[in-house]
Amino acid sequence: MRVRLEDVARAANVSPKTVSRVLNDEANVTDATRQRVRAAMEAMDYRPHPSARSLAGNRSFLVAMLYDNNDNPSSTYLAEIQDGVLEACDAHRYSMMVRPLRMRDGDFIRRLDALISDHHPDGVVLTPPITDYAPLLKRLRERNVPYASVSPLRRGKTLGVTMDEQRAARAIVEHLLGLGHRRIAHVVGIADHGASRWRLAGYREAMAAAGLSEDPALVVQGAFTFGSGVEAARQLFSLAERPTAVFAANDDMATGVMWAAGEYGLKVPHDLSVCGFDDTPLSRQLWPALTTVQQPSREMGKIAAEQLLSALRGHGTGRLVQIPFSLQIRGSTATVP
Amino acid sequence: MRVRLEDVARAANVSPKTVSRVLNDEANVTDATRQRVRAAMEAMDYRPHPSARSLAGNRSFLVAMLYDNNDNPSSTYLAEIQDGVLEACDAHRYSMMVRPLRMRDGDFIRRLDALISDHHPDGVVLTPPITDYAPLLKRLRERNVPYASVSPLRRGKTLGVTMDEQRAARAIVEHLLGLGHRRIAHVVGIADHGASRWRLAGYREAMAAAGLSEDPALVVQGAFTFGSGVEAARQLFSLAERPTAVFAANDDMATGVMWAAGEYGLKVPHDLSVCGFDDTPLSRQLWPALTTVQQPSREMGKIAAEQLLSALRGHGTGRLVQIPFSLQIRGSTATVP
DNA sequence: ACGCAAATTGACAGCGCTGTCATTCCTGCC
DNA sequence: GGCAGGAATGACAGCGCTGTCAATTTGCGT
Repeated sequence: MRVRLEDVARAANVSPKTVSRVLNDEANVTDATRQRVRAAMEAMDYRPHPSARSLAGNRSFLVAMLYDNNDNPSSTYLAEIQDGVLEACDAHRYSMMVRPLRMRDGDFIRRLDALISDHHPDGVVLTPPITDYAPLLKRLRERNVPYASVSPLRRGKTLGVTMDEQRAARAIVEHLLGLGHRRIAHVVGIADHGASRWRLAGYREAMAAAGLSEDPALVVQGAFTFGSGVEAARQLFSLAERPTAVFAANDDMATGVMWAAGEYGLKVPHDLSVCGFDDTPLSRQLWPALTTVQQPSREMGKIAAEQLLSALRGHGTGRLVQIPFSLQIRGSTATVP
Repeated sequence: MRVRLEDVARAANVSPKTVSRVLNDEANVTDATRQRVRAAMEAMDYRPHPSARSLAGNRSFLVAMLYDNNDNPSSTYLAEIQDGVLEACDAHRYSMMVRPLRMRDGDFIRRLDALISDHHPDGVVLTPPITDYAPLLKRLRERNVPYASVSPLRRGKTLGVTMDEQRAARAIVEHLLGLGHRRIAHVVGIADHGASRWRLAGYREAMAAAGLSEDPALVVQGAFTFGSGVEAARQLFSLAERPTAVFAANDDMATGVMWAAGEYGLKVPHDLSVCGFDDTPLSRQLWPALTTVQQPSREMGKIAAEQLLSALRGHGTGRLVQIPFSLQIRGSTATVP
């Protein structure tokens, strides 16, 4: 039969309430007692019953991860974040549930309400691009559900994690400038994603700092997909004056650019330098391997969840952590032809 | 305040137990009563408290989806299955949790035990490649946890869903044969995955049926990744007598083959026909678009979960559903040069 | 109309834990 | 040494639901 808290209490010769206190790391238990109880738990391999805890304590020990699988910034990215969030939840003995929620659907808020009413998550983790969807944030606040975000657009007092994407984008464009490139194109991501804005801003900043005025023909709209990268590149390669380097706002599009380069008989990096953003596994598998910005998605998911949890447990309050990026200079970029 | 079952009971003028019966679709409630209770639930927007149900009823309304994120058959694939499983769980008002579990790790079983003891899932959904890991299945049976599998290797009395991958592979190779190809190469997936075996078997079957004896040089090992496709293709293209068509065991590797074709100056499909398997989003974005086999992963996840749930609820017992495949003939295959 | 079995409904305890508040045990200090 | 005041511990009810079993109603044959 199942070992219950009461059994542990009897074994440790204390009241059930004291075992509960130890279980929940509450104050006012002497070290000696705490040790004794811990030992008993250990010895009996005690596992608290989550439903009982949740029913009695009016908390669910549940974190929900929300994502938009429609405007999907690549399933690899989400899968990595999910792994990170899960790792953090596990470590704190919370459980996690995932929740696709389509921002464009009319019943977004209704579904959110259903999630909250049905499962009572203690908190939620928001992933791009729904980190800044105002009606969502409003409802979460109204219903008093704490949240943490991965790469939120607005950096107010939100909890979560960010990377300085603009500075990273600037750095990678400066890398291209350093190789002598001047006609550097940029393939932009989906318009209203923060990622697209920051990366574009970083591109512009670097170009301006180098004293280059922006050529609108060199800034092409993409949609974060391989296919959109191919199309953007075809557009660029048809230009009278072709770029010598392309900075795509993510690796998938950069891969598309490299693909299109093949179609046009352009050798990368000899005739064309290409770089991306994200450092997806794909980027290392290409040949030549892609110069890109490493974005540690898994780590970011983990940190966001940790900030949320630390806010939930009242240990400190959680904050917006900024994590460093690193440039991955690989074979796809070289000096200007 | 929260609406409880008791409140509904009062509104419908019945006992709480009767409301409970309606909630759980139990027998022995007159239609009139059932209607009345349903109406009251609806009117009050009643949401049963999962923890209370679970505590009193000794079931968790929880399905765990297990996957191996180490030997990962592409995150897109898993993400789609996950979406399907989630959809089915939602429809039946079950909740779902995801659980990465590394088959190669020594503490696989320990982690599985922890999952079961900590969360008491009512059932689990197994995804490749851990659908046939014997110690796992053994432990699940020992601990009396029902499971359903997506594409299990062994088709005994397992619940779940499969596709006739061998026949699909055979069909796609026959498509190539029909185009006049005779030197058809195959890039194999990770050795012990069922998917690799079936697709290889289908390839062999088709070749044999066409009266072609196997040329070992045309069967190259890959690992389901883009990069492994590139390498396999390079190997094939260096052959004295090159293949005129390549069937890769999945789309990622097929994309790698197309990439390598570019390196070798081979135009697809004019100089080389390429086809894959899975019909990932990528396959439609390529140019030319990839001829492949449509594998409806999302649907498969959904069906597997439905079989599990129907077994759990005793409505029928659940079975191993075989779903049809369909060939997606697109631009990457053409008549032999 | 009456009796009986089957169908329907309800009363009540209790799932395993935590919140509240009462009780006991310390400490330090006059 | 005695006492105030805080720290540690415990008693007990109850979170919202379902299992068990008893009570009531219904349908049906005579």
